[in-house]
Amino acid sequence: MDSLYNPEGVEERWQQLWEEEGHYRADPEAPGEAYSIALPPPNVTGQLHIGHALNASTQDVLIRWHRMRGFNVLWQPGYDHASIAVHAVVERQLLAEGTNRFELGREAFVERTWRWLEQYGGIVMDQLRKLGASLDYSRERFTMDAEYIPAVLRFFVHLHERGFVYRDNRIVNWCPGCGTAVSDLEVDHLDVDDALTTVRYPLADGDGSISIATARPATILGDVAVAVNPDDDRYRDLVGREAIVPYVERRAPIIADERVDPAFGTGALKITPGHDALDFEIGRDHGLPELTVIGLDGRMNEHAGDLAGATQEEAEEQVLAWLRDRGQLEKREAFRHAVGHCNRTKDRIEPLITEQWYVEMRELAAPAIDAIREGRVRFTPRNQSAVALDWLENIRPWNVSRQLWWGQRIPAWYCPNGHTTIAETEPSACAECGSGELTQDEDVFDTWFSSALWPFATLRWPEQTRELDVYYPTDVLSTARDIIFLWVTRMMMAGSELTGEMPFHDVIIHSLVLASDGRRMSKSLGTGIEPDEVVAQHGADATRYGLLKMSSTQDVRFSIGFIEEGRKLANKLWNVARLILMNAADSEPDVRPRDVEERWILARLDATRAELQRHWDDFAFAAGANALYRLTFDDFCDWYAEAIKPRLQDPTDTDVRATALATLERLLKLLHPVMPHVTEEIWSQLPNRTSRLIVAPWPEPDNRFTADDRVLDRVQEAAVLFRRSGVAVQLHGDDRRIFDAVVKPDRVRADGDAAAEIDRLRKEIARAEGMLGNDRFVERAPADVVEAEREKLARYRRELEALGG
RNA sequence: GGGCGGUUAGCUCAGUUGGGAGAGCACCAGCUCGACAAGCUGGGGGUCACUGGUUCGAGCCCAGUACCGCCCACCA
Repeated sequence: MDSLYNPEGVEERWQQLWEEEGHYRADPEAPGEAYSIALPPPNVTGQLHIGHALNASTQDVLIRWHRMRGFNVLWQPGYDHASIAVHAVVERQLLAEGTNRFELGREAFVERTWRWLEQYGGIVMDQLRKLGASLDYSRERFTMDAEYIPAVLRFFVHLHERGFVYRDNRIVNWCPGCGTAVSDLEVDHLDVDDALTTVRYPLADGDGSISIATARPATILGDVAVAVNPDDDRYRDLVGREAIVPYVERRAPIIADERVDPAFGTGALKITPGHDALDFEIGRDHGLPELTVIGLDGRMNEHAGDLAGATQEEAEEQVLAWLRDRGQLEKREAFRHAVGHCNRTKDRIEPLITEQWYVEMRELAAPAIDAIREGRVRFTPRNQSAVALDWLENIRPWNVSRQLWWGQRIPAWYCPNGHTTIAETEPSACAECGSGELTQDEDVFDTWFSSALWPFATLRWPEQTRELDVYYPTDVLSTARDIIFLWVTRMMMAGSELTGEMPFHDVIIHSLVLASDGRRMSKSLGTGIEPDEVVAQHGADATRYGLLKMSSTQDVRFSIGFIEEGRKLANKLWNVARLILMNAADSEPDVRPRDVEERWILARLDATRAELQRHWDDFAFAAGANALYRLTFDDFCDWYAEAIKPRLQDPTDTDVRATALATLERLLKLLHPVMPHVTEEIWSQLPNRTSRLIVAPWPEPDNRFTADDRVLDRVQEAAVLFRRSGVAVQLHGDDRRIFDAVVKPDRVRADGDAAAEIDRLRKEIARAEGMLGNDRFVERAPADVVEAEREKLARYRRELEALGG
């Protein structure tokens, strides 16, 4: 064994062995209570980023811990087909080749996408392997698998049968870059520096005018009304009259609607239902025409008269010139406002009216709301449940159609008579008129429509498989904040609707890892940290440990210090194992403590086992990792190993070696869920191994050695030492310090410090006397607190007396 | 416009029913004897953002302020 632990080679070897030997594999027929987690499926085109790595590390702790405890474990891996992201990649390639998907045609495009994915997609699972994630890779699923798609179609047909599905011409967020509509959740509102133009609209009866402010003068061509707030006295007389829309010189009614903010601009709003979401709503409510003047290509369309075919910039120029010529352009000023951008391509969203498939969500949301309220689905941290609830309670219809080709094609067929047939398999004739001339809807489903089924569709639902029986519902869902609405709540709704059960009972929302300067990690900013590189440099165990320590807060800046701490821990463990194995390789592990240090470490191992149990149950991963660090460094290495070192070299002392091996075994077991590789490597070098550590049983509670015994021992011995040496010892501190004071003689204070110690004790006594002398404290504080204070006071007095103070 | 989170040592962060301010890194001093210099021992360093309140007692609970960050929302 080298003196420096080098994870290179070691980790890869164990990853291969674990997988080959089948330890990752889930068997529904295996004994034990089921414990399952579905890994949030990464994009098939994606790379592992630091958030994935953190999320995988926490899940793997739970998975490995439960595996050791004898649960029948499934950690389900797989990929999401990520319609828009894949389109972006493949279409960029086509563009580079001087073509596009429309020239290529649908079939060829899909075929090409599959080929591209075979070559370049699906690398995240290998990256997870390198992290030591013990997923059942043999069960990898893909939302575009032939076995997965039927679940998606069933979902849609089911929703249709329930009456939740409808098709409507509504205003949508059109992403010109993607060539499709996207949902509200896929739109980021970013501040943009624009101009705000104030335009005078003459009244139709020639008597005066009304002025409006707009950020998009080109859309004036689509105006169908002018709206004011009903409580706005300035315009009350104008309501019901008509204004003349500039440029097109069309008459448009002046209407009243409370959604108009009188404080903004002139207090009057031009209504353009075709190109603004608010205007669309107001237009619908007032029965206004939905005139469209901009096409899907972003240019002015045939309704734009002489501007048809112009770009929006050109159209804006023309409109502004027209207004200026007639003196109707009152003002043009700098204006900063939030504008929707596609969160995928960063293109400016174009609100357009298109025909889309919608799902009415209110009835679906109800069971999810109840489940959260009643605690059947718990969020960690707790406050995240309020965020989910708020969204569910204000849920809006979900646009599930995307004008893309890569994805599950919507199972709706149209006949020439205008009927629609929705079915899981292609119908031979129209359900209404029997026509055989059917054409399928061109659109595919929103990616999240299929991933909403992930926890059970991966188990082959709607088939009634053994896996579904055993592993569903899953236990835990762990993910980042940003997809609570996109994914988590939708899984709850879909799961409840289709299976009658919530798909999980615990939702862990882990921290968002920021760059070290506090900015978001991003490739374009150059602030990203690649987990692969961290693993290559520091090892998977160190990376896992570091990520766990970063997992506890809402946001955390990436700090390599945590990883280095993990590396230190792995190295320390390696070396203390080396010390023990050097001397005890031929011994049998057995618990035969003779010294107080040995009872101490056995008590500490047991206490930490209990502590870890609590932390892992509470999903307090950082606290668990920290407890392991303290146990390994402070307790096991710095005290226990130091204490037994002389005895280890005594060939007649077989007890110390047997105990050392036994305690090392327990330490390795406790550490394994966090640092699987280095622990398995050491485990394999212990004498007489019959099984792998990955499936070794988690330690049982061992009450033979309690902290109380040990503390008593320590205090007594410290007192003896003090009387003998005549110097002060630090007895006031916690158990650890007491132990310290005795085991490490050089930590005992020198004579010269006795005065300082007396000072300190006097202060402590004064504090305790002050508290105990306060009647209100004695009456109102909890009895155990008062009692503890009394004991402290008595102890301080004894110590002071011993010092002659 | 709503909602959530943060502010603790030079840096990154812990601090779980309110009762002695902590860790890692960095820094200083010593050890540098066969597990580990990627080590060991010791040490310096903090008005726990600010103001007020509750309490015998507040980093922790309440109210407010400032700054930072995130989410949601139909500001043209």
